[in-house]
Amino acid sequence: MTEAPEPRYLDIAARLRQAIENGRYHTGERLPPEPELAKEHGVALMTMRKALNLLKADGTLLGRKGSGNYVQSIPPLRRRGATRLRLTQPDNTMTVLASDDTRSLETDHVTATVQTGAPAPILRALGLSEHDEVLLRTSRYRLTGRPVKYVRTYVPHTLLASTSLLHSDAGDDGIRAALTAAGRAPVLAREEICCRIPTTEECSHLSVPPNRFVIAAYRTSFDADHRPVEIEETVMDSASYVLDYVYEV
Amino acid sequence: MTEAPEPRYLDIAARLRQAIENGRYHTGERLPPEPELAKEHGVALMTMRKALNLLKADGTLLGRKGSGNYVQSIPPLRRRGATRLRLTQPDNTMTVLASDDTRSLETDHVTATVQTGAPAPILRALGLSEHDEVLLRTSRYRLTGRPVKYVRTYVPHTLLASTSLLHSDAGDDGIRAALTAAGRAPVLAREEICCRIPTTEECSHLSVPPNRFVIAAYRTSFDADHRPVEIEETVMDSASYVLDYVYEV
DNA sequence: CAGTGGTCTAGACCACCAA
DNA sequence: TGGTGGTCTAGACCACTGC
Repeated sequence: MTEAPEPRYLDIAARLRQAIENGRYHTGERLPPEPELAKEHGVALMTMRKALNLLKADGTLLGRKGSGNYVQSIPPLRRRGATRLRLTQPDNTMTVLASDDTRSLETDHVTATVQTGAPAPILRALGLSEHDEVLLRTSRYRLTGRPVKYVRTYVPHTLLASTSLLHSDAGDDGIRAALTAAGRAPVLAREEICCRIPTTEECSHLSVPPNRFVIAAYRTSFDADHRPVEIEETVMDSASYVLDYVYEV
Repeated sequence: MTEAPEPRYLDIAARLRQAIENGRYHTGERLPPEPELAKEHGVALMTMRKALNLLKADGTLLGRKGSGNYVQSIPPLRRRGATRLRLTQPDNTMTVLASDDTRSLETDHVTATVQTGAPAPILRALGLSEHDEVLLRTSRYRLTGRPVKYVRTYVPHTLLASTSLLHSDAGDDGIRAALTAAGRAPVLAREEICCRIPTTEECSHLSVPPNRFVIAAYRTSFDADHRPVEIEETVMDSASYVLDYVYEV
């Protein structure tokens, strides 16, 4: 019978998380300097930092270089799929996970181009070949300055001739309107979700530490003939988002 | 114009990931010992380990103490919500994310008890108070030995008097059958998804490293009168699962 | 300018694995 | 029994913050 000896840094991380939940450290407050914390827990600095890195991974702490470690408390946004049933749903207020719907996002970094290439899985799912042209629209969204979401939308160029509808002011509904005008209105969608380590590019775009996971959602829209017309890739900060789907069983 | 000086360990992690994708290291193969890798990349051992820890977080590598680091390649399982539309969906084969549906899960660690307490968010979402009794069914699922999913199902005790239907052989359909027999068949469901750091308990139950995120899905089922009748909490290894939802727009 | 976090180093000990 | 990964230590340098 060997006892399971929990590593010090996991124990300390749990204690710290507890201390924050118990209100020993309040939201926005700065933690004591790392050497001091290390001493307090009777451990070396490197071990202390390993514990702190876990809390920075899930957004409990925010480390500011040269300044300190701050308690962060971000109620996540709620991203709703399956909007058709939203109104028939009984208790939109009674949820398991907490979230905040009242805040609204700011949009920046919107681009729209016509490319002759896209990631292989995207092309396959759109039924395109390697040399087909796609319309690519990228945009980033912020919440009170902090970037939380990065969106890439792919549409076969044969479906949408002009990029004029994709620019910033046309917004997210621009593509759907254009597809509808082209007689290819989306009527069905599939979303595939995975949770993974961010690329270095995503780290800087979303300003998340490299050990924080991101949520990647791929929404493929189909027209009435069940042909794919659009793929929207959304990469979210996992600390800032909760996903929500309503469906009939 | 300050250049963005990428930390060594991120660069090395990216190089290693590239080397694995390029087939320099094959699936199941053991990597060179860590001191050797450190020397090869001209870096200290601790820095090398920081890079390796990133690849172990997302399941690219599996570290076996006393043995070595092994390249892992696990095609994720696909967890489908919104099953009602599954058949009307056009291209079940054309997906953006890769997955493997052919494998089937093994069940173990099934328990069923009547408790007089549950996590506060669960009780709230079920419309119960702190002292109400709930029926709790827990089960764990393995894929070729490796645990991938941990499920807790909560039902108000007033809805289901007996635990007999909850045991292993009754399976997942036992609860639904019992609810249907009680005239409270679920007709609508909401799933809330979040992605977070695992608890130490979840680390051991799912045998994931503490820096690997887990996917937590909370499915609340409602009867025809839109009353909540059941909450199923599923905690998944984020490296082993892809979520999939189909809905009309 | 002093204080802070982010990174990196060069060791060490232990538990575990395989031969 | 020798090699391996997991953890821990006690330093160091740098970039950045805020005064």
